Amino acid sequence: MPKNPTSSSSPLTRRERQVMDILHRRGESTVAEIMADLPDPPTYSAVRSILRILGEKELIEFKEDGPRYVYYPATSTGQAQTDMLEHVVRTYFAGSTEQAVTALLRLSDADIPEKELSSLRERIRRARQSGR
Amino acid sequence: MPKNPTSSSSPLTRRERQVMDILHRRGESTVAEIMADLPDPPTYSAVRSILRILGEKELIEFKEDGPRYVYYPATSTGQAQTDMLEHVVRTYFAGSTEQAVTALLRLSDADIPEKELSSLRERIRRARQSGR
DNA sequence: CCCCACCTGTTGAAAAATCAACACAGCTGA
DNA sequence: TCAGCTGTGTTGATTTTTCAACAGGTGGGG
Repeated sequence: MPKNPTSSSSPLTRRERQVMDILHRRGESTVAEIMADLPDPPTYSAVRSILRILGEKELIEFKEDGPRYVYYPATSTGQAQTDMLEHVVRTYFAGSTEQAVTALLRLSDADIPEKELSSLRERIRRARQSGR
Repeated sequence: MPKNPTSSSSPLTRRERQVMDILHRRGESTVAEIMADLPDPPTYSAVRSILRILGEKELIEFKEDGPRYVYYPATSTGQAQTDMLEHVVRTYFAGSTEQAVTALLRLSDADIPEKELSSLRERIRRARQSGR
């Protein structure tokens, strides 16, 4: 493998990121669907320009669905999830997975007993020490 | 409140996002530190241009530290964490917090007993139903 | 004291991203 | 059939972003 498409060496531009987000969220989309989901939607041609560039960067692929193209991310969803979570943990949670889990649980409004929570945190902490 | 600075109405450009990530990761930084952390670092002047724009968008603030400025995000860390997690869950996990938590735990290599895991998932699911 | 090193403020140029126009192909229904 | 709709391929203009140069201010060390 000559190069890593999801590497940080080539960060996405504003529009490129918006389109990738749409594709990840929807799984796959036609040009018209992407256009409809974009904020301040540009013309059909403009959207296709961005898709062409994303294709050249090998971040997306497409298949033919009857008369039109259907686009989807080139990387597996699982890989994208992992990459994104790692980035978020490192950037917003000082690398602490336990803090991220805690925030996520609070976000979900789930009512987790403090006892269970601390047990969880403890296990994460231990994993970090041994593994890594 | 006339407008929301972190709203999706004004998505960040490539460099702007890189700088914001650095500030969130470091908490606060001088221009020199930011420059050192940027990939393909541009000149000192260029970095300050970006900082000026981020300031105009009210996404960052700065304080004087002796002879120089120290920049930091205008929004609280907690708010930024929440915003980011919500975005990630919606975009990469189809809105499912439980899936996100599961992926995060797997990422941490923590060894959670299946029993405890399912109990966790159940509680999140229940919270989603009732609350929201 | 005065020079040097380091910082900020401002402006405009260079590069990149974003966008739209146009040309052409295939399909569909009157 | 063939006109119209919908799609893609390609190219070049416009806008935005990114960058660097220059001017000026301040503080510390010789």
